[in-house]
Amino acid sequence: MFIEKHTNDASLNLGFEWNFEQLEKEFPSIRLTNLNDRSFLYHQGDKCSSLFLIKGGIVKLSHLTAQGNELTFALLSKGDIVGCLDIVNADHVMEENAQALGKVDFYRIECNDFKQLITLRSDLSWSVLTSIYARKQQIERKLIATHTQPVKQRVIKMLFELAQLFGTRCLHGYALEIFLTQQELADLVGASRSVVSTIMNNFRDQGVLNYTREQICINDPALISIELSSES
Amino acid sequence: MFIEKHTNDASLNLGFEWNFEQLEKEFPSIRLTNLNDRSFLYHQGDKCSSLFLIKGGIVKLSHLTAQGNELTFALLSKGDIVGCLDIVNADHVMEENAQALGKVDFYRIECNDFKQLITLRSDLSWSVLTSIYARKQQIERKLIATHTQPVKQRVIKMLFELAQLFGTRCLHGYALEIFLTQQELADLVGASRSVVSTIMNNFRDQGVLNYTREQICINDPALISIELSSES
DNA sequence: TGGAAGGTGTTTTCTAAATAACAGACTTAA
DNA sequence: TTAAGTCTGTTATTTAGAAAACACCTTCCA
Repeated sequence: MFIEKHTNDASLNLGFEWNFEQLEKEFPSIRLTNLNDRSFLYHQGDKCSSLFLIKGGIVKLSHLTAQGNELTFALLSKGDIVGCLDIVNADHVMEENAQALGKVDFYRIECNDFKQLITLRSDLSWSVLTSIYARKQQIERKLIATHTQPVKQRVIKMLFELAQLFGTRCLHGYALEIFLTQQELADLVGASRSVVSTIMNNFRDQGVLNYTREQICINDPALISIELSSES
Repeated sequence: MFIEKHTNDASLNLGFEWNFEQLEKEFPSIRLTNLNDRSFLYHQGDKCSSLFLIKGGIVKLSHLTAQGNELTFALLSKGDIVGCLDIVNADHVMEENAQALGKVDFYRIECNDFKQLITLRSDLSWSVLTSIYARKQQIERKLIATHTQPVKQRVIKMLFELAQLFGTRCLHGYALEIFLTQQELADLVGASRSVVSTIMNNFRDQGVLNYTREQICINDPALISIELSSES
């Protein structure tokens, strides 16, 4: 209930569930594949003409800058689409990395075929459209956040988002079912590792969260009170 | 030719042109409307269930932050879509302003009707999808830019983009056919007005551009040489 | 069993750019 | 024709956070 307050993203996508079984029947050419933790669906710089529909697991979408910093756009999950939507240019160069966090199942579809699929199944086209649109909105919010909020608040926000996506109830609140190094958390909020580290330690000292190198555990009521106080 | 080098956005959208005449015939319920300079299609905070298809002119999409700063996401033009894509929630609150820069012609369509349209005309659905996707990519690039490039370079980049969108050849290079105050330019690159002002003056001193309060005029070969030197 | 490699915690230094503040220029409309 | 409002140019001050640099602690292997 507390968490719901922060459920502002991807809301358009709610209510739609891909029917994977039906999809497999209707389009047997579409092959199900899977990858292990930290494997890449594709790398930045790769030429790629495929599109990937996530069936299960988490995919990190990130960009490596010339200066060697990584910037994470989004963590995608079931029903999301990544890859190439360009049917015009045959060797389209990817601008970002798509990496599995944990095990990931996905369908790989040639972009052309996907266009066919969309055209045939106009019911799908609308949900794909709204899903992409929701992601556009989410990145716009991220852009706003980096321009208006200090790192500390962005970290809080991100923790809520993560709790929502991967949280399971534990004694204190939510435990994140995902491995994230501090570096990855920093990439996710667009900040340097060292400041994120000290911020996390402050939070720990204040008792709003606890973590080991394997897991983060959030005491959400306490975190909310922090958020509210730092908003003013 | 020089300019083409910087044509990295909306490339997916190229090659598709809306056939507005046909659209009007097929869907007579869709009404053509127009607005004058600086009028709003909708305001941030408005409840809105319509979607707007731009027939001509330029629409600025921007967000006003709590601190009172404006941040511009994009300048949209012919064929672009703005507004609400949420058919689930009847009173969807807009997160941004959509404002006409100069005269704008557009079609206003109820979101539900648009869904129908997309479903009926599956050829359209693909181009709408790629157009939205291209915008997502563009904002991702913007996010990267704010994290990696100093204001000066972002200004250069923006000038090129503007030249591409609104430039007409003049004796020195490109003249922008658009009124933009320094504040608006600053909003576009996500920086404060004062630094943009001094940067623009530096450029003027170096002879790479000239401007009055009405118009900006870019000497593109000179600007490119600046860009290259500041990249290193 | 020891050392390499990867992750963490902390501090110190440094800088880009926000903020603030003001003066001049131009535009408008009373 | 003055006053008010808007835009521009510039400078001085302040600050968030990047960068760099370490020491420490795990884990994982040869």
